[in-house]
Amino acid sequence: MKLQEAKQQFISSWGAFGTHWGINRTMAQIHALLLISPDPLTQDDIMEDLNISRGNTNMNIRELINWGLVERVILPGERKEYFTAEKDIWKVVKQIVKERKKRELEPMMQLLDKLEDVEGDKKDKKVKTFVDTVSSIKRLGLQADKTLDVMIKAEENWFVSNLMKIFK
Amino acid sequence: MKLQEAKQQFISSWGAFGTHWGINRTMAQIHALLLISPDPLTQDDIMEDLNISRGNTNMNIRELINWGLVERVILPGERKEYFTAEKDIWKVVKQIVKERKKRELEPMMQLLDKLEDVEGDKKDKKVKTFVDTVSSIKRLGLQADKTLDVMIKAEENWFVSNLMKIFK
DNA sequence: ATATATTTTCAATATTTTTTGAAAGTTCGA
DNA sequence: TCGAACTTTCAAAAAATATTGAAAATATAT
Repeated sequence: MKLQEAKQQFISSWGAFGTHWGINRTMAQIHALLLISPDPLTQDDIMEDLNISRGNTNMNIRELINWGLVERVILPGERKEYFTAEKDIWKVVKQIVKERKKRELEPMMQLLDKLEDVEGDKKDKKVKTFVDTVSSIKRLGLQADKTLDVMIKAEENWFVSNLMKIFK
Repeated sequence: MKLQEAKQQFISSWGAFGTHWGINRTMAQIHALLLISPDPLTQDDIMEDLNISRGNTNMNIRELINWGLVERVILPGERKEYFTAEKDIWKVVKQIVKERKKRELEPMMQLLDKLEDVEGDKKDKKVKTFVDTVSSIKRLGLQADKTLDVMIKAEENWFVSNLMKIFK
């Protein structure tokens, strides 16, 4: 397979992949493009390569920057802004985990706290099932939270060598 | 907070949560409703409770069954079908992980295998960056795959007590 | 067998999400 | 300070996704 074709496939399937994870197609595609670009790219480069509008490009680059996955680069003597993606995939994964934890897991845990002390007779089957469900989700959520914290701090090597040994 | 209100909040935020994970709102809501229902429910119960159409209810229950999260229950002497969700959250999580691994991770790995041996001069910076990116994603993917396999087999207790100790 | 209850399908519709592109805003060199 | 280069915004349009509801299919009781 030629590089050009491989590149297309990579970008397109990374985009499709993203949509299964609540990330929009374009954002994932821009990320993919930057991941495989040896040098920083401008908005115009990205627009042209992915065939998308200026506005769309701009918004999604901005969003990638918010996620901490892309950085603005100023090249000396150049007027345009350049963009580059973190290439270390382990760092990328950790960054995504960190953001999603903050954006999704933590608010969910706060809600569960409130829901756990619903009024009503604990002998009422409906109340009991509700509280049990909420509590067990909370319990698992807390574990996940702690596990992810450790993961976020870990080095890839640590993850690979130690965790893999433990996991038989 | 009264049960009724807590229930609404739980269902609605479980639905919103789902949309961040590529699951449609209704499917997640039906799942939430069944999770907190002590007894199995019929399609009509679900339609009424969530205020959604018959067709929508039917399709999403079907999808939940495909995901292995909901089961059809036949109550003796009853004409209608009843539905119930697995209540053990750890089992639920494992089931979701198992399905997503099969549906998303595995096809992605297959693609990366193909893309990794792109033609071209490895000294070409573009080719090199592409191959390096693909390879490192593949490497991490393989680790994730193995880790998830172990997790799928694990008991919650095992997960909690052992993993937590290791993770300091 | 027939009538009735129940489930399933799917074209049409509604809703949500994404994308566009032109105008407004900003930056920077001369 | 001006004007060109570049970036950002956002209302409108397009595209993607979800939902409805009525008709068709299926199952069950009599």
